[in-house]
Amino acid sequence: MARAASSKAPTRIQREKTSQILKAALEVFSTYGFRGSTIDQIAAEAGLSKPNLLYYFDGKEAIHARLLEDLLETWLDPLKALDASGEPIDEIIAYVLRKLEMARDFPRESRLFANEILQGAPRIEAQITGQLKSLVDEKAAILQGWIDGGKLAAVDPYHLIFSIWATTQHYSDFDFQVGVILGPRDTTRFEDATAYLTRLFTTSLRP
Amino acid sequence: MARAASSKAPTRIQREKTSQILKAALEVFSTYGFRGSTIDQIAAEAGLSKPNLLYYFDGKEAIHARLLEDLLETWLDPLKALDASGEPIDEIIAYVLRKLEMARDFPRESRLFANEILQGAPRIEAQITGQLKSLVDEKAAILQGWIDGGKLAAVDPYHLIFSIWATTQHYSDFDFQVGVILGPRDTTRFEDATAYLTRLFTTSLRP
DNA sequence: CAAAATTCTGACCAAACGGTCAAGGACACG
DNA sequence: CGTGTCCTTGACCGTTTGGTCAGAATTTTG
Repeated sequence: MARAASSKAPTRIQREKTSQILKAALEVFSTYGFRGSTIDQIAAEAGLSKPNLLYYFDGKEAIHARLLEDLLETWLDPLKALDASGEPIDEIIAYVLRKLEMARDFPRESRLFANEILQGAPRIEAQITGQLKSLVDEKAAILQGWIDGGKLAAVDPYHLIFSIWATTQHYSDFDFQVGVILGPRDTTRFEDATAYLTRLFTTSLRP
Repeated sequence: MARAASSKAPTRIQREKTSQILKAALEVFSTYGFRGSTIDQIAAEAGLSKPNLLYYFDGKEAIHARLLEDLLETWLDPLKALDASGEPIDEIIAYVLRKLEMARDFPRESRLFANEILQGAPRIEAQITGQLKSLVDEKAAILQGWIDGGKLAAVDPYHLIFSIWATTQHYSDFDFQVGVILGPRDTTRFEDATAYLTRLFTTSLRP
């Protein structure tokens, strides 16, 4: 175990350095993937020597695991906010916009996630089958309730959720491709996406 | 240069072995990404020794480059088939369905692509900025023509294309997540996706 | 301010990796 | 069926990578 990870309260230096390391690791892992990243790279990015970094974390896997752990909360929040007592289509559009904001403001987090899922989620499987699945099932039931009440078009709730994830995360995960294809138009990427996706889901979800 | 890559016509063994290697490499690269894959892994998957594999290809990069080259054609075909003289919404839906079929039938190819773009397309940049961008610009102009002619709702053509890519490729790129969340329902994944996406785009694109 | 605890570093190690090479074995063809 | 070409392999090499360790430097604390 990393020597600094004792049961005692963390010191000032421990707090500062672990946060520096996690920030650097997010940058590196999200860009190069787990196997494509090296401890030296992360240490350099964090402005530390490799042994110094390993004083705070048990190893490469431990840093990565910690990042994914911290990330999941942030990641699930927008969906958690979907409220059964709200106006169905407004609630869904609000969810789409929250996800789109996350794609804009936390692209590294999105890519870290994408990298992991793409390769079969070898280091995050438990969290997918656990928390994520439960939450999705819960919210899909709300959507189904709205459909049954005639307040929402009869679409498959799961595929609706997939399409929201896919269309919003596309702007962070495939950032490079989007940038190349939009070219000079790219200055209004997120405004245009907001307008397009709002229309896409509004029109198709009206009962 | 790989000794086998002479200017002469390839022998029977050369044809067989290179195809074996490419098949194995696609499997490995699409699962673990470029840096996450090793030559030994690919050689084992292909049933060859490492030096034997390197007799046919100049190295890891060369195999990967060859795969991406071969892939691009397949990848662009569905969009190429979008026909300016067809019925707008029918043409678009047909494109969506072709892309969905590709997600079902060539998930490895899709993931190979996704892995590459996700990490900033370090080994495929030229092809994105070249062929892909040209084709998209060309087809976006067709979509814009349809919009100007009042045959299609006034949506941003580029973002429409992004949403088609995102929603269809989601089923191959995020296969693991989709499988976990659908659970036992997963037996009808592609039928359900077909119905959902057909509705999504049909309703939102009507003028 | 001195002892104790914490933080940091250079030197080092074993394993994994991409790649080479000389030489032996298999194959095609006259 | 022999000879020249093509194919295959075990042994090997330099580099990169994840990780360790003893001890030096620094910070905290009584």
